[in-house]
Amino acid sequence: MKTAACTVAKGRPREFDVDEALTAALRIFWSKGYEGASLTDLTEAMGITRPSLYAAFGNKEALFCKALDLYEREKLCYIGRALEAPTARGVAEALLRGALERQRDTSDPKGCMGVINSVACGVEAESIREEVLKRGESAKRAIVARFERARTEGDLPGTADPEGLTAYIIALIQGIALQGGSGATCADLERLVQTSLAMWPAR
Amino acid sequence: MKTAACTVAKGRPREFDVDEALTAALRIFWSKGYEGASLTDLTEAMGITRPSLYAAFGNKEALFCKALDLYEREKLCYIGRALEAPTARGVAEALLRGALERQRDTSDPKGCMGVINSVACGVEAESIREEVLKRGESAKRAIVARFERARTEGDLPGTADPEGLTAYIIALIQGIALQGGSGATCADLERLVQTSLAMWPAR
DNA sequence: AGGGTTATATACCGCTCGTTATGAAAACCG
DNA sequence: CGGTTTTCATAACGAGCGGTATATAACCCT
Repeated sequence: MKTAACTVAKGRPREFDVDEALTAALRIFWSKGYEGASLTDLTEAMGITRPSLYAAFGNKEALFCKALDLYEREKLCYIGRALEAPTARGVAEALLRGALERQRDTSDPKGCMGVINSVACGVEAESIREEVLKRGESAKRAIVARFERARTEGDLPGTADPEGLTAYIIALIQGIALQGGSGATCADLERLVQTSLAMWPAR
Repeated sequence: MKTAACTVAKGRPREFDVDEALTAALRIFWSKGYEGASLTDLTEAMGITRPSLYAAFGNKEALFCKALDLYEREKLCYIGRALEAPTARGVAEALLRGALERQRDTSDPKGCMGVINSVACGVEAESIREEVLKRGESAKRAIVARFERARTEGDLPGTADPEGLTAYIIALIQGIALQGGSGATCADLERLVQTSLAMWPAR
């Protein structure tokens, strides 16, 4: 039972910053996917050696999960904020614009960490896939709940289908990430968002 | 310069059917992706040995491209048919329903061959990625042209943005494939299509 | 100063990858 | 039948993979 930065460590202090290393690892996983990121790629980007990586993070899979935590915390926070919008349309607009901004950020890799790693690759990555899908599922439930609330508030018509609307908006977000990672320009993505918003009724 | 099945071959005849083997290879690439599909996976599914594979198809990359041809020819033909629908809305509906049917077919792998292989993995697969993206781009241009025609025909308002509409409908198709490959049920996907169609104006 | 503990650097492990060299087997020709 | 050509089966190649054994270096405590 140890608390962070409680006392000075006993042995030789580590020569790298764990958070910086994790940020570097995230960039690699983000741009290459779990299986495409080799330990050589990771250690080179993190500036540490293999034993240091294993001592600090466990193994490749544990490192990926910690990087995924960081990704959700720093890059997907727009989702939580979007759900606070007053209307269902506001939620949808905030989600789409948030996804667009993510692709516009030129300092980050293109595409979406979750989308990249949710497609099946080797069997070894099955647990990774499940981990990614699990998190996506929880995000989906949050959006469904928000749209259900909108319906009870009369913000959405009683005939609206919260599950369908959620799958629809998630499909658009996935499309933004996929096309953003496939060479689409910012102008292309803006047109996509613009068109999507024009479709949503009751402006 | 040889024509297919013109004369009897000279040497020892091959003991497997090339088309059947290619179909089996397609299933493997489809469900595991290019990098996730090992030669062991492929040869086992195709029922042939490694040298036979290399003699008949060249190498792994050439085999993938031939499998991709087969995929487009047999599984993506709904796109070409959809473009023949009389109205823009009919085109959109045919595209969405076609994508839905693809995910409903339980005898085929889930997800979309193109989507799976358009996300970056290792560096070795860069040429594969480009090949897949190239084909997606040509499909996109065909849809754009169809929507532009619809606008000149007065079927779409003059304010409509064919590029934006195309990116929008492709995003939805990608979302259908992605969610279909991530455990969504058929009912889920039907709701997604239903919601998407409800959004498209001028029913 | 000296023992205990932890991080570092180097080198290596077994395994799987895509690809190919090798030789035997099966068809045709003459 | 021998000669030619093509395919088949076995086994191996070098390279890269994720993960680790070993030994050295740097810190704390007494």
